[in-house]
Amino acid sequence: MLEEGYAAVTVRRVAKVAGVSSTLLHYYYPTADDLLIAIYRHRSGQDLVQLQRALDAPDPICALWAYQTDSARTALGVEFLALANHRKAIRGEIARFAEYSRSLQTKTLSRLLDGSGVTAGCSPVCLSMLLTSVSRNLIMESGVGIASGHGEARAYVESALARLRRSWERDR
Amino acid sequence: MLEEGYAAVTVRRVAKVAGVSSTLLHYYYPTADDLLIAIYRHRSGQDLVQLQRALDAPDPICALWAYQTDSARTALGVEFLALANHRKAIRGEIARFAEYSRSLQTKTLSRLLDGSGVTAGCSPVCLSMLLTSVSRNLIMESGVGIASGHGEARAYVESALARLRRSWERDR
DNA sequence: GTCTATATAATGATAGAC
DNA sequence: GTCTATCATTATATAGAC
Repeated sequence: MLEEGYAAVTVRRVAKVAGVSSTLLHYYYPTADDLLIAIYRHRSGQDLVQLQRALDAPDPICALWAYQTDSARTALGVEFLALANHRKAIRGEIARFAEYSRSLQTKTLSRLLDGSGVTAGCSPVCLSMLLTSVSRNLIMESGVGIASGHGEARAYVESALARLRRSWERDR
Repeated sequence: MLEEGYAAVTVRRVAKVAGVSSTLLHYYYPTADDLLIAIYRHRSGQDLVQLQRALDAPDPICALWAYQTDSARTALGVEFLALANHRKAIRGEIARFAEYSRSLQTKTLSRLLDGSGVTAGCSPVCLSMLLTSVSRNLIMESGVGIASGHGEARAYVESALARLRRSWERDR
């Protein structure tokens, strides 16, 4: 999926990589959508573990940004988002996880920011949305060789997050 | 492409919609990639006209944001970006236009911001990159029914742009 | 459970008539 | 230029042997 896109992930090819016949996959996952949903559930379960670990880290803001800028994970996330955009059957699954992930991030950011005089300039859910936007676009564009503005955007986000972290540490 | 994704755009289906045989398309565009590149060039040419119009508007900042949040155009742009990510043959074409679009935006933003005491908090190319990121993620997520944080992010960006516009108008 | 064989449909691309 | 007919490949999915 990472190398050739979601459309290249077919029952036959997954079966071949797994070393089984395609009919066996159909036995466990009747349709191709069922297989893709199973793959997504497996991935998102792993992602959730890593996200929670980041949010529980001593420096959650920095850890969250590191989580979001992991290129393999984010590229896969974008791929599934594109898939969900055109496959109604798995849309709900992707939307549900994305909303849950955002709510987890929002909860932690709220705890960090609301408890003191720290202000991020925007609400916690807004901050989560903005960080996701920038990391996704960095990964999408990098994939095709677009680079202008990337260093600047990365530096801007990181300095804003550092400022946020400092004021949070000063306040507690 | 908008409704079913780039993978659903085949030579045969384009021919059917156009009311010609698929071999005629192969006559003009030998390979499927050639056809997709031609489609992209047609689209990006139109986009460029509209982008330039926005940058020449009385209020370029507001017009640029309107251009970027046009959902049909941005959704198509994301689709081509995903396509380019997995089709080496058309990658260069997409990257070239994206870089050019960003440079045009950067030039206009520089003119607005550098000429006076106005500071956006980040460099012009950074601002262009951030706006693109947010608008793309708004459109991608909306497509699958994700909405949390959208209202907040939109309001945040728009108030930041309004602040920028006011200080720019005050300075000139 | 796991396989081979197969039905059906769609793909990119080409040959060759006109 | 534009078409019909076709090749080779791949896709999802099912039937049925073991």
